[in-house]
Amino acid sequence: MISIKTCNICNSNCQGFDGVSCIHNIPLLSSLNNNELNDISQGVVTREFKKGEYIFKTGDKADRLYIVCSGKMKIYNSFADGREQIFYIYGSGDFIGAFNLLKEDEYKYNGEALEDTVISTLTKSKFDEIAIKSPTITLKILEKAYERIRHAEDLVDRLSSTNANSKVARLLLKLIQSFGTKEGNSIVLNLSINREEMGSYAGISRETMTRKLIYFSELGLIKLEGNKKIIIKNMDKLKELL
Amino acid sequence: MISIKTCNICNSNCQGFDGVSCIHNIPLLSSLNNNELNDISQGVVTREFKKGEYIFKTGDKADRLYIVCSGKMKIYNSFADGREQIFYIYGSGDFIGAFNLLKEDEYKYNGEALEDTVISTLTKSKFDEIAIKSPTITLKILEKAYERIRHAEDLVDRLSSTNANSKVARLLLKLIQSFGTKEGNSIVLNLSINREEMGSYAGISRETMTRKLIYFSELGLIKLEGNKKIIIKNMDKLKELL
DNA sequence: TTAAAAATGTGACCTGTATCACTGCATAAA
DNA sequence: TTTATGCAGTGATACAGGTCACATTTTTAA
Repeated sequence: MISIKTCNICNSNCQGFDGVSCIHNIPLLSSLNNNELNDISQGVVTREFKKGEYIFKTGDKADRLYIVCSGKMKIYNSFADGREQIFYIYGSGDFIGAFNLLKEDEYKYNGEALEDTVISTLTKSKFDEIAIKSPTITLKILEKAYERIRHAEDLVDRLSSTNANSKVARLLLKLIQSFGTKEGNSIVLNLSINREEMGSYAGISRETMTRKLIYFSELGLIKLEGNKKIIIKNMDKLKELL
Repeated sequence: MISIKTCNICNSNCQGFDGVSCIHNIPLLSSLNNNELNDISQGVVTREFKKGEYIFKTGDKADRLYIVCSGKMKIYNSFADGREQIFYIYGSGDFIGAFNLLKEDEYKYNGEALEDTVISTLTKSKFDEIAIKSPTITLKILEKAYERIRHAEDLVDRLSSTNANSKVARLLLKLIQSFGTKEGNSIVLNLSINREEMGSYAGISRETMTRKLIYFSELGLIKLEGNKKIIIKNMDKLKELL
């Protein structure tokens, strides 16, 4: 289901969606002047992707830049045997495809909505052209590139851990860092991924993830509330498992 | 053993080492004008690190930028149990520590010379100051950041492979891509790492690496010549193992 | 509200690879 | 040359976690 609407916040031709993704609200582009914004907005398309819908697939030509306006998506690799390896989970403000300025490339992994997600896409050639002339944007992209390197290295840390306990502990800490919220004394994780996906983000099977989470909650490190909520009870002991 | 000499190529105060690392020869800095080069050269120290010598360690303050002039080094993480995970192998022209422009940080992993290696270091604050004003340098850094993301993602691909065969095949292809040379019809790998390090770059043990390499050579995919040379006999079949 | 589908939990089993312990080889030092 | 030291090869063994099969619970759709 594709839904393209004219933005109802600004009065320019920004191709926003329900106001959420008006390009004047995209942090990456906030330093541009009106001329540049107008120029870019010609190539902007904003739409909602339903949970489970592909945003792009491995091998797709990377000629569009994706900016997450709301919701969450995962970037992952599919194996022949059906397994998958999640690389990144992106939320509001994150963008994909801006690091290869002026370089042709294709997406190496799949992008898929984890929940109903609004995404703006812009023509990469147009974006590149403007970005390369704007030191502010270049620096912002570099800043994000650095974050992404760190993120990928974190994933390597997780995958190279000796045992499943350590992988799960590392995953939880990563998720806390990215999506954790404070509720009173404790830290709460409201997950948008299921056990299978947690496993594939940590490099273990669904079953092992289930067992380890139960084990952690028996140890009093966490408390499981339903399938989509984890309350962290003992951060220090969790860190000891690394 | 520290050896600092004045560059014998250029006549400026560039702090080069045996001429090899004269900062006028560093690709990253090639777009700077003479004023900027002179400015940066104040903070340049070039020295040789002997094989096995640490260049930096986990936790070291990242207040210097490292540029490899000649030789090879590895970036790796040490585990409590003595195992290590290699992240990157860098050679001539590669640099470390330039991605976090104007941001304080510390090195997350160890850097160690794989062979006798000449390295120039420059004061990061001075470099940042100049780099951030030079769009050409910023773009060069971004380009390298993109490579590094790809590199880290490659490593994830390797580590997330199902079985050891696939890990070894991926490692070989990676090494070919980075360091492979053509000799006649076949592609040759002159390694600067031992079996243990190959294992730690692929996410398997030394023994498994040994066994798999022998297995591959029995299959006729490769030919082992001593411990530091591998000749690729059948690239296509190697790729099939992914 | 009910039916169907998807996600999770759980026991039993199996297997690939880590680990250990040792031998042989090659390179460097004495 | 001989001796020492580190690296590589190899067989035996153990076990963590993958895989399978099915029960149970939760979510979604009808």
